[in-house]
Amino acid sequence: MAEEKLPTRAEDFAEWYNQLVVRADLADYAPVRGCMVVKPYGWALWENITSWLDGEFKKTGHVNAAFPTLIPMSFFEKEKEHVEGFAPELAVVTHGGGVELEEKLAVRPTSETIIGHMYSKWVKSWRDLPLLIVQWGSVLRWEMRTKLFLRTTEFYWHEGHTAHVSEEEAKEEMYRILDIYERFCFEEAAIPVLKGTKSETERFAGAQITTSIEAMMWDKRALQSGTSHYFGDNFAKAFEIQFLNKDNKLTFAQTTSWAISSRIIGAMIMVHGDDNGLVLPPRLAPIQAVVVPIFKNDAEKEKVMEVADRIFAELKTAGIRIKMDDRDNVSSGFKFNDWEMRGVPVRVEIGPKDVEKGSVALARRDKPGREGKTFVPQAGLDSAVSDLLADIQASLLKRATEYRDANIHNVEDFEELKQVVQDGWAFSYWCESRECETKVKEEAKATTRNIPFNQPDTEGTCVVCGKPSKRKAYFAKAY
RNA sequence: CGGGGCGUGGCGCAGUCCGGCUAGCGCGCUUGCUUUGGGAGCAAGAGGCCGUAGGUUCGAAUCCUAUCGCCCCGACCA
Repeated sequence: MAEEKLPTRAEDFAEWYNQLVVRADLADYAPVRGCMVVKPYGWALWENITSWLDGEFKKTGHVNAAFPTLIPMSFFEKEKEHVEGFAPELAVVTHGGGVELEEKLAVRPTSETIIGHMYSKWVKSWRDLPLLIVQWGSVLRWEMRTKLFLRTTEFYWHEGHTAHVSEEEAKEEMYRILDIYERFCFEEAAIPVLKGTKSETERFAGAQITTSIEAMMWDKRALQSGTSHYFGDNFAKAFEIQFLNKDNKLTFAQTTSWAISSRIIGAMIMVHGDDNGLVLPPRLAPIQAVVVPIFKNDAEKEKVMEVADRIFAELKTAGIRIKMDDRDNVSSGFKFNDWEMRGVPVRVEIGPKDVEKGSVALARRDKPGREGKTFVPQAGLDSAVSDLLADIQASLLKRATEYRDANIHNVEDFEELKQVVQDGWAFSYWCESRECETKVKEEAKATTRNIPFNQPDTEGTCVVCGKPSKRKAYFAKAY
């Protein structure tokens, strides 16, 4: 460790984040600009995220498949808004095998086009629908400014692509997936996201409706953490996905797509992390508890390790993801700080005194330093640790929810909105016009995040122009 | 693309303005001894054609030219 302490979040949040990602051993910078290497610890976290989501998708009838990385450039021309949205950030392959290609190939930035193309071959009858396919993989977008996990040139995600017989069914699918995303964030990541509909200008390129989940980071900026889109027949028309319905009529399919990316790891870092490092929610943490044996000499080591090994085995049997830190080249104090940096939820410390007393020290990561330490009996430790993990999970969600609610302000006045979004979110009536949205963007340097599904019963007036407005929207600075 | 910064052992930097003799420092790494309940100490080691290519010069990390790359701040975006 070149530097021992992280910058505090208050000092320099961006620098805190940059250092933390590397020092928590989640990822490293790759030799190619804007690309990252996800290290084993970061990937283990990602695997826990993906396995939960994969399980939910399968429960709701989806299947996995793989489509190619390279997409003919002409495919992007077929949907007007889609090409406008993605053309600027495409990486394009111009040569193969040493010769210039007849048709240039795009490295996929998202797969609506190639999948649309394939769906047109596969969908002929209403009996072929719904088609519910998920692809797990990575995509490439030539972003101007990058940041590990939040916005990298290549990023990992799943993209669901579905085709349906009717508008109702497709919209149902969009909302079903958004609900899965919401549950994932609340129950697994302990991030209290807000569900809603994106404004017209914030919509995905080519979508008729974009819904999103939005999360508040520690610095009160918003992070779009997942999206679920309804395309109507836009892509079906562009790629000729047609089928004969029950009335023998040729009909365009209704399609959706949706995604959560490795960016969600960035969200977890920025929502739960503290000045000592990462804080991982127990349900997703690759290591839920670490055993740190403490000893001065070989005689002590023997006694301590006997107990430590037994406890390790007990906790492992109890189904806790556990790690033994028996390194003897670093001090105990170093280990404490090291595991705090890596965000491990629970630490079990066992020293000579504990061996005598039949106790261990339990340290909970959500309360760093000595404050989160208690001494508990060795007997029944498995259930004590399980209970503590559940408690930490609940506390993280509670803390994040209180923080979110304390920093969302009901604002009715434009001047006030401009102030509020400097350090929080505004929740205001909005007429949903493009003009007012642009004015907010230019004068407040904030964007509409989404229009939540849960709305007050009353109506109001637009925070910008004062016209009567039916719905309120969240306004915030966003990543 | 606009603005700023930077390329020197694995990492972080000093040295560059004002050229000079064995290119330093911190961290990490290796070995040994002492340590270990909140980021250990001492000692001995290993490790660098100074981003790349030209040029100026008796002599270049240092000056000149070109080139490549990275990071940060903006517009864009999951």
